[in-house]
Amino acid sequence: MKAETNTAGAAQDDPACSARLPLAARNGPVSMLVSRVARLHRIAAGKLLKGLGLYPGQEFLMMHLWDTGPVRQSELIKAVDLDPSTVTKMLQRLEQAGHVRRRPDPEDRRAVLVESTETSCALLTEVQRSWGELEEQTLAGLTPDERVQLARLLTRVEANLCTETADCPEEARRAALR
Amino acid sequence: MKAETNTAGAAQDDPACSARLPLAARNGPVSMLVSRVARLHRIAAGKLLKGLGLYPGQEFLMMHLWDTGPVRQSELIKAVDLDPSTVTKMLQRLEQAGHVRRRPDPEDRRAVLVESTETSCALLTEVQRSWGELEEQTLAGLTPDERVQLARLLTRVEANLCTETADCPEEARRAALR
DNA sequence: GCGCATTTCTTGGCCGACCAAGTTAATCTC
DNA sequence: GAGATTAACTTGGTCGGCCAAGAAATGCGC
Repeated sequence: MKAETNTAGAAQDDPACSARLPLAARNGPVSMLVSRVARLHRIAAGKLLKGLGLYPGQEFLMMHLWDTGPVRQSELIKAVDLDPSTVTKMLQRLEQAGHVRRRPDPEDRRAVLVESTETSCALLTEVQRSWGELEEQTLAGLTPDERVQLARLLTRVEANLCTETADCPEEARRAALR
Repeated sequence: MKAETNTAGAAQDDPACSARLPLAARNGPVSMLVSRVARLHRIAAGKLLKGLGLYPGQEFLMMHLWDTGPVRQSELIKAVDLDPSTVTKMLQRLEQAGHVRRRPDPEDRRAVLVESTETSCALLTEVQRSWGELEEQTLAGLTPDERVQLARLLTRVEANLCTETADCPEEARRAALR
């Protein structure tokens, strides 16, 4: 304990190096970090997906469709938890791009049945690959242990944000108390 | 170093409980987590900021303006690392909302000087408070140690995504090798 | 049956974000 | 100094998101 006049004498109790951070964000260094990581991650995903003819965000819709087969649009909306209007427009574009087919539900004439087209099955493989690539790019240099740790912490954070948003997909309280 | 028969005999090598995850995303459980957390975090931030008359994303612009005072728009663009056109439109709206003032730079008649208005200084305080609230909401239930850990891991992830995006704000390699 | 609420989806508008192309001013080159 | 290049925005278009308001079909009460 010597020759370490400390970085800046005073309060060094913030999780991230809050140096060179906007003053207004000093109260939330991790939030700032989350925002930046979020943006970079979305950009990286977008870059990988662009080559496949998908726009960022459409992946999640397609993923659900691949998993479930034909679904009612209302189901899909609940699953991805987006605004109905958002899903409508995305589906219109995905349909025009040939990735998705829509037809009225004979059981309920207000509803719409959605399913992925056959040609989109090739996409499934590619998306899977891209998603793995993104994962590795994201976690490069982290030990398996650190990865587990990160996943654990992010799950807790997700639960926190979920409960407050009152939008918890049923796993909120489970993870919150872990 | 004993009694660690591994968490669960079989292929339990994925960081997050990949059960009940889209098949196409099995290769990237953490990426999925990042996406979800990102969205929830942005929603939470938006909710807090809406009461202040700000739209999600504008905060970062304002934060920089509050820190630096009058800046050239090009500087601002570099700082927040957004598309020039995005910044132009955001500033037009922020100006119309009275949060920002713009005037031509006498030194260089193509450039534009931007500064936060006096009335926006009230906002600074509120944003600071909101940002702190968001931080606590995000990290609720995490010990100081876990928070530091999370910040550390996120910083590494940021560096990873940064280097690959070739968009590193100069801190990439520093954090990548930590 | 009739009316009224509910569910399901669509449309229009707005904002953040991107790209591509254009305009104006400064700067570099010869 | 004239011409080409570069820098600093702006405009128009597109997409992912949201909200608000509408249209259409179903279901419920009576």
